[in-house]
Amino acid sequence: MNKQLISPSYRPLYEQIKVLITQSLIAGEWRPGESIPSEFELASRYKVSQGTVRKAIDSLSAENILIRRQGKGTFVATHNADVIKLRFLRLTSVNGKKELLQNEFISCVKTKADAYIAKTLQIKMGAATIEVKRLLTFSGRPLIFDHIIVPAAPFKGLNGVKVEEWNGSMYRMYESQFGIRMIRAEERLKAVGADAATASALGLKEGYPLLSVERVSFTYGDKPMEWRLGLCLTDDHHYLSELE
Amino acid sequence: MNKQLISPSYRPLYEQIKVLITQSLIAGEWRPGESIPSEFELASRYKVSQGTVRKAIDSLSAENILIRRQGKGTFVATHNADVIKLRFLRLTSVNGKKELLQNEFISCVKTKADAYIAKTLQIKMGAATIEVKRLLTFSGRPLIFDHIIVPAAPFKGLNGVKVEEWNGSMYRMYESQFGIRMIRAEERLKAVGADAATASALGLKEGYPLLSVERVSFTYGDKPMEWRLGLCLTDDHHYLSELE
DNA sequence: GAGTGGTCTAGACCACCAA
DNA sequence: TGGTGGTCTAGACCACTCA
Repeated sequence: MNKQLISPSYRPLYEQIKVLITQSLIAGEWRPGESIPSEFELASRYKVSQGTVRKAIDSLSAENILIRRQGKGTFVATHNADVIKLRFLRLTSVNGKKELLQNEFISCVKTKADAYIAKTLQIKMGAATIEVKRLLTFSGRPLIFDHIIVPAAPFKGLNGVKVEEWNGSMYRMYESQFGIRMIRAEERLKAVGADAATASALGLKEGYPLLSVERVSFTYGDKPMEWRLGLCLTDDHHYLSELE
Repeated sequence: MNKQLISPSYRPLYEQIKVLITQSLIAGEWRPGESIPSEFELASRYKVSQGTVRKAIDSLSAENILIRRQGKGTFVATHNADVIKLRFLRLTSVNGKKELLQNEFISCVKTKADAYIAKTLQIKMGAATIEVKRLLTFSGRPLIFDHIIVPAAPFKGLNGVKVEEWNGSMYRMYESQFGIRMIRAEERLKAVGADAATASALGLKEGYPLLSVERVSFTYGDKPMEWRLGLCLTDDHHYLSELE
């Protein structure tokens, strides 16, 4: 039986199921950390075979949006459960030691999007944004100076949130306080010399080589929701990238 | 029917098929760029269903070891076919312009593995190695100073090869001249200040911030076969990393 | 033991490609 | 038109988890 609607562009059934599941995730029908219905339940809901649902879930699971656990169920991915490592943090100690990560909040102000931020976050130029600056400390040593910009609208009330309480993970906080889940990010790396402000924040001389990490994070539907520039001291740390 | 041999550790059939296919790749039964037999042919060869072969190929395809082309067949991945971009090169121009990449060969000498290289390449300390240094030029501007070390044994005769002829791609050359295919790599990134030799090669002042990219490349069976340190000028370029 | 995801099969049909 | 990979189904059985 062909369940395909007549349409000029062919789309596999399992991709359509994937979209339906994603929509339920956006709508908040299943919350982060919770389990979604079993494959057979979803199959009967969408009137397809279990194998087709399976393929849709496989794909979402490969994108780290869902997590499968044999014998238990399929769960909505969350930044909360990552006990040991922050999901998007690729910076690790050269000697592999475990480290205590701390967050020193510097400022949080309302601003307006300039041309670049507007384009990057797909908002209007001049739209309200919130800018956060903070210092990340690894085992007592300040290593990353972060500059974060998010659109103000979906993050109303961010000013009042105590970022410290979230153990340095903005994503955990976004998820819990605003229901916004980041599922993907792009990072662009360069080597730069420390500017005056960063140098003093990290206790370095101006011009000292730093790893500049520009990150754009995306929520469901590939919508950009956060811009971030991290300047990292990499004398005893490195950024790990796996190529396939 | 259960085709599983009685054994303490359970391994899915499709993983065993994957190993068999990989062994044929190592043995050179199918060469890079060539097509492998159809799913049904492999299924009958290994006495499993087409779906099981399919799952094994899916997995190899996800690892970029095989390439599927609907209507044509499944092909052995190669570094030769990547016309536009080098498979492991993540460095691109900030403005997105296409660039002409050139390779300036500096030196190629026989050396012996020190403790670190021995450990990294899983060879004995003091074992013969070959060290290559070269300069990579983007649109006429020297941007990367590469230091490459490979074990001498599998690369016998590398000294005589004219690296220039391979358009800057060592991997293309390894594949064609030595039958060694890199399928995966790990990169560790830092920001460093240019040392004297690198500064003069790239036309910079000493201490100028450079992106240090340390790469270990692996061939089949996760065997490390090349160590590489690239020092990159990233004023007009960035390294792209996608996080999921 | 009941329920979940994971594997494996067999067969039907579809989309794409080349001759 | 025939061959290839791609999708979809239905059903059987296995491995894991938890009560």
